[in-house]
Amino acid sequence: MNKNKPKYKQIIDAAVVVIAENGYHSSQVSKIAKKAGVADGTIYLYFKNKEDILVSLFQDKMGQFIEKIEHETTSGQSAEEKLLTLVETHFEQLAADHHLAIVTQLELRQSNKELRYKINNVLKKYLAVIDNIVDEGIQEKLFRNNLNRRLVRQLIFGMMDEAVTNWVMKEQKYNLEEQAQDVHSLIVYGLAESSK
Amino acid sequence: MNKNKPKYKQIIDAAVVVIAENGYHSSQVSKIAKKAGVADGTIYLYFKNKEDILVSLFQDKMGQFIEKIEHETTSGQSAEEKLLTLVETHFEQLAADHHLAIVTQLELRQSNKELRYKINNVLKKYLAVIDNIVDEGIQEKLFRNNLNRRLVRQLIFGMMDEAVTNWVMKEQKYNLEEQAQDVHSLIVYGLAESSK
Amino acid sequence: MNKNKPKYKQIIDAAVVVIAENGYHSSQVSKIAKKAGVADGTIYLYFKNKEDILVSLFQDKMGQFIEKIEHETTSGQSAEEKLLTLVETHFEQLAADHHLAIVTQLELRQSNKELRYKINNVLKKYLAVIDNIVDEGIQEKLFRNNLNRRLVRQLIFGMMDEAVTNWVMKEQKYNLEEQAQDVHSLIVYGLAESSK
Amino acid sequence: MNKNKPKYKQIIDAAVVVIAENGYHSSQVSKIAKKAGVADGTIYLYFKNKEDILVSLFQDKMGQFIEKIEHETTSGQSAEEKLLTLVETHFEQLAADHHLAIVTQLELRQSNKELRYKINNVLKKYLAVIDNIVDEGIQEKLFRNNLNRRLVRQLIFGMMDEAVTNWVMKEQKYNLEEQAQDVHSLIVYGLAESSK
DNA sequence: CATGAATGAGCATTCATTCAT
DNA sequence: AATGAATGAATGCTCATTCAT
Repeated sequence: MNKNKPKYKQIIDAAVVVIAENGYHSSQVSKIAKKAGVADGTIYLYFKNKEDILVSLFQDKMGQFIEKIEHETTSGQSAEEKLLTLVETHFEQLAADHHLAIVTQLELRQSNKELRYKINNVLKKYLAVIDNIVDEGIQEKLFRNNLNRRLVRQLIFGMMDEAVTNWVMKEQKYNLEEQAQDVHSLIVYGLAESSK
Repeated sequence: MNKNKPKYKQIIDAAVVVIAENGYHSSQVSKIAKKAGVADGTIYLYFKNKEDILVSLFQDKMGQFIEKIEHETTSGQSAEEKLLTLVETHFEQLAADHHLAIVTQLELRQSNKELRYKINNVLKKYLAVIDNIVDEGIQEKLFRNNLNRRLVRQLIFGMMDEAVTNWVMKEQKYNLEEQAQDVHSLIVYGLAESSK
Repeated sequence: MNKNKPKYKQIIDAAVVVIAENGYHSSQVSKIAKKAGVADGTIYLYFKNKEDILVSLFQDKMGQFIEKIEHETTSGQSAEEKLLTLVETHFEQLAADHHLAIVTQLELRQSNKELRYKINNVLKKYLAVIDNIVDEGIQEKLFRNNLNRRLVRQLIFGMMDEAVTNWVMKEQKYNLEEQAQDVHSLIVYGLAESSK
Repeated sequence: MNKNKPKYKQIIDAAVVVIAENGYHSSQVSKIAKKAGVADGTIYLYFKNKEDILVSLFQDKMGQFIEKIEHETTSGQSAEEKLLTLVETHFEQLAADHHLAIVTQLELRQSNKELRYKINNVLKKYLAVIDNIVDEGIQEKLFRNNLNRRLVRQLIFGMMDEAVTNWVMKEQKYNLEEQAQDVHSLIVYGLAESSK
């Protein structure tokens, strides 16, 4: 579809705000259209259906999210440093956009199973980034070489995700970014070669 | 309501199966009633409304789940051993009831925010169990004493939860229980005193 | 049915109160049963169905109502005096039982057409009483002899009924019985021989 | 709402017919929609809910009804003549639209108390018209000047209303308009100065 | 491209009535 | 006679999607 036309972005951005403010189940297409300043029918010139708005929203926002993290973690750091950067950037980005945080951590999970599979596909790219860093850590003999990498990357993601979800459910009342250090420690020590 | 009448359990059990097989949004009350072998109206003698079936289902099943884990982790083990038991029991119970696993990991999360808060309340008891074990580990000088316990228990839960969700989304095609060891290692090393 | 058993009256009286306090559409059989202190099923030992409670209620209460009026108007009065007694007794009885007034003037009229026909049958007896007085008035040469008696009795009933309904809808905030004189005057002058 | 769009009238007119033919409680929204030749959902573009169809129907039809009567009674007649015109026009209009007569005299009264209050508000305008004529009659020394005008206008309305209701309940088998004279006589003599 | 009026499938819940005890 | 748990039919309303303009 016309992913670069201005209305495409207008609709995506309207959707984030509407969903964050009204919740997933009260975010009718007509409400999103109104917020975006277009007619209901116009939505369907840019998106196949309502679910497509959500998938596109996630791909768009998460695409930028992951790109940013990829970019931040490509410098000449050690795997340990990269991991810290990863966690920090993850937290930083969601802390910077409260609406987006609500949508990704709470509202979008209320979508149906099918949509969640599509969302999971988007996340694969992120898991790959994590995987690479873990791999580097193993090469650097920083991490144990008998790790179940497939599992490890999930666990790392699970920790960060749970930390962010909690912060959102606690209405973002504490500082999320301050927790990056502790999460990082648990991961690094948890994977470390020296352990044992 | 009449939580000990046989029909109460019949309906809860029917709901688990129907939701697991049809997905949350295709699980009409009439479908649950039919599976339970009662009339539609009978549902409302035992539950306030449809959402109440879900809340009750979660409280009921998770209540047993947590009780089992509490029971398994109260013997005279070290904190390290208890943690292994915790992860193993967590995985074991969900692996043993595929329907329940689908419901808790995927379908129940599609419910609205309000319900999710109620679900979170049930989970608090589980987080307390984890917390106690972490505390013991600190007492035993097994774990660092400068841990952010509130965060740590979330991270531990997040790891297990993500591992199970992945297993469910991969259609339970691999053995979940075999991952308990690796998850346990990551946690124990991650929290360990000797690290550093 | 068992019209003289105490439970019959219990249920009728409970129905009047429940309907007056909750309105016709919020007066479920179970609510009436509870107020009457009997089980839901017991209602059906004394009444064919819910509509039968209402018809019986009306027959019962209106029976007494009409009897009282018949009794009050049989003394050796002139037709004019009898008419005053009629209006006064009509207003008096409804003013004396606020619950009944609400039920007959507002709530029972929300019933379906079929029930209203049955109610109308009960009223025929009342119309006959009015008719007799009008007839006497004509005999006494007090009223014109070319009156359409069928119509006149309806109009008299219509006036009283409207006066009471208004009083009920104004939440019975003024004194209904004081209006009897004025209503009586309008009727008597309206029917009078001397007019013309 | 869009009160001048053709579909608004279509739906109102369909509602009158459907309600008259099926009764209030058997007049499902879908039945009205079908008769009006629109989709069920279209109803809700023009009316807030089912009750709003009824209120609007009454306001619409009674608005015209009252306007017609106001118009007919503004010529240079005496109060006595105006009263006759009023009664005649009242009967004439309802006799001319049997469906509407059934709806206003029987079906609409089955609605809940709340709706009846709204209906009563519409009738206030009609009562004011009656009131003005009575007042004129008093000025003209045709009627007694000690009349309780508030009550009198109710009684006049009560008579006409009861006459029409009876005619409807007798399945409109006799000629309603012929009764106008008699009703008029009763009113005029009833209020007359010469009486007494 | 854009509009927005119109569509119509889909479903939780109530409550009068029954009947085994 | 009395109970009250169980029944199951019946319906107003929402909202994603379409399509004539």
